[in-house]
Amino acid sequence: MKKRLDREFFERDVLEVAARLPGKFLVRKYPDGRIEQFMITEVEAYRGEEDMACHASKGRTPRNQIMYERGGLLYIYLIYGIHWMLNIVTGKAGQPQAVLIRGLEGLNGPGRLTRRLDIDRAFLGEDLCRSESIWLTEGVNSFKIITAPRIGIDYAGEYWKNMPWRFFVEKTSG
DNA sequence: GTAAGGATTGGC
DNA sequence: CCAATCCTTACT
Repeated sequence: MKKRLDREFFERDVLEVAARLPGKFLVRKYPDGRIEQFMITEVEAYRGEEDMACHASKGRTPRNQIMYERGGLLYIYLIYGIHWMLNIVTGKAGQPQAVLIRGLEGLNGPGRLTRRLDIDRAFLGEDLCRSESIWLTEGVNSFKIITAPRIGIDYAGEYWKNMPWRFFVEKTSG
């Protein structure tokens, strides 16, 4: 198995982390010992209190406090009362940043992938650098990374809505 | 205590 | 296009 991504990787600025995530592998080990891994195909960066699309834009709350912790921890939240969102905290402690995992190979949609991987609130605060249930590893570098504006954040205003902070691997014909 | 809104999805 | 569905937050 490939080398697990370490603290140093996640403690960089969210834009650096997000740009490097497509092509990496997300590994999930279930309670029965079964292991699955998927290549990350699409992510979005949410960067600090100034980013009006970021959950930290209104300051620290009980919900987003994990975003202020050090990089490598998981930020999990429920959206529309239905879907669990899988986010990776990035940067040094005190910088509220996170990367939303929007797509895995063969699994499109942030809500659908968490359901498929059986990820919910129980993973809030899980440490990707130490967990025995979920972690990331080095991946493949053969993909071109495309950037585009983030999805579903009309409320954030034109400026933040247009930031090209979505990163995904170029579609392949096969 | 009440009310509004949402980093989505799936169905029409 | 539009509703489902319920937690978080911002009020009173």
